[in-house]
Amino acid sequence: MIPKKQIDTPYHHPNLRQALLNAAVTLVGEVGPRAFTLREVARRAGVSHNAPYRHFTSKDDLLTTVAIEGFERLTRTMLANQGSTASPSKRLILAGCGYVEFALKWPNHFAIMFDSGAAPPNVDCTPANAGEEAFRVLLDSIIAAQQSGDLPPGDPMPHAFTAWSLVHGIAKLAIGGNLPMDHDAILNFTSIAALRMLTPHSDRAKS
Amino acid sequence: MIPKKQIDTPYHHPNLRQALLNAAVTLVGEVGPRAFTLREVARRAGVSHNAPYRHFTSKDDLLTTVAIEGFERLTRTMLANQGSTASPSKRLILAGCGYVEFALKWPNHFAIMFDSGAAPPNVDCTPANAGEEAFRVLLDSIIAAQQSGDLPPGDPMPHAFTAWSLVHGIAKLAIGGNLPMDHDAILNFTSIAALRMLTPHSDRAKS
DNA sequence: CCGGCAATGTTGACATCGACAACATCAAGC
DNA sequence: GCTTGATGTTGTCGATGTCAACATTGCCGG
Repeated sequence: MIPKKQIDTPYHHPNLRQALLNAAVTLVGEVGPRAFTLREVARRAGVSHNAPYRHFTSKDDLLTTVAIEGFERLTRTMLANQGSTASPSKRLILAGCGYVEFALKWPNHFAIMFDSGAAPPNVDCTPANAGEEAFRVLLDSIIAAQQSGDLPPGDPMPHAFTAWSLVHGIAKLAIGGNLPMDHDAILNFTSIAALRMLTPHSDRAKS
Repeated sequence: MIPKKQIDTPYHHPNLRQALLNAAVTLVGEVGPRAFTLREVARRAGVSHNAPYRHFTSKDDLLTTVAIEGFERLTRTMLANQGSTASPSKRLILAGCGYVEFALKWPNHFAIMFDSGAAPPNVDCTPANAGEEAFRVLLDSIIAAQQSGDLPPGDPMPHAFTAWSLVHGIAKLAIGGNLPMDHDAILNFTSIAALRMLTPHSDRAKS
């Protein structure tokens, strides 16, 4: 007699950690951070409710890892949105729009990344490091814009923080339904607002 | 024999609803939205774990009420920050700084208001209405700035959304520890960024 | 070839939580 | 003075996060 045990569910999962992460990302996207449940993740991965503890020290640990993956996706989205555009100021705007677009596309994931269901309070933790990578996309664009003369020279950090604050605020408010526009209008609004930020005290050509 | 029942805890609490609200606000401030517990609120109010259900339909209902109270406090903070300042542009900046100051002072309360532990998804729900009052402080300042010539005429809403996004982004990032400045520097940064936003395409006096 | 060992997965249990139901207590009005 | 509805309590249930104890497996040295 062939053993009754299901042949497709070996006792040791080939790559449980990754399967749990995938399930967690999907679940977060479906039900949001609040309804996110460690046991449901295990269920979806087809393992017992305690198996995740062999790969993550706690629920928060899993969520932190999910957040890190989110930052990587965010970085890729911004870079992809920039494409091969040459103009530094356009690149900055495109990065900002990519930021907002990512937030609108995966609002729950975005929430975990920032309104940290679980992020540690210290600044120099791992997810923050992953976030620095995304921040650097903005910062590099700003530096390039300064070198090209699109932005006045000087410390780029204030510009970067301003730009980040603006797109982050737009993203959060839009997700919360506080900006009464549709998806496209929000992206349009983002680029206009970012463009305004680019040309503050600089020379105005006409009028 | 005198009954053992404590004389200072009458069966019917004089104003349980308010007591629960106060306890909830305090608890949220102490432990944050995630660790917030309906039973702990009841404990602090000195009632059984089910008493809150006579005044709030659910945990989310209580949190929503807490959020509404937060919006009222936010509105008062912004107005108080404006004081009796006359200059419309200064009033706008002061309102924005008040917004950020409130967020920095009660980050957990702020989180419940926006990253709604509980807020309904629809836009026209009660906490959003309470939020409109706060939004109107910004909007009124912008309209006044337009009338005084500090801001170009036209639809004030885009200006209002931009200003809101900026201060909201600053607030959220600052709370998350993503802006490497102290409290005062953040407020300073806020007013500078808001001032930049005020003078976009308008006349530049020198250079 | 095999025997043990560390890694990985499972079952069981516990405290806590949100919510529901049934019961207790009180106040107000006929 | 009794009833009735509002308000507070106790009891309970299912679900959850986490710990402990146990089971299974792949691997490595003999």
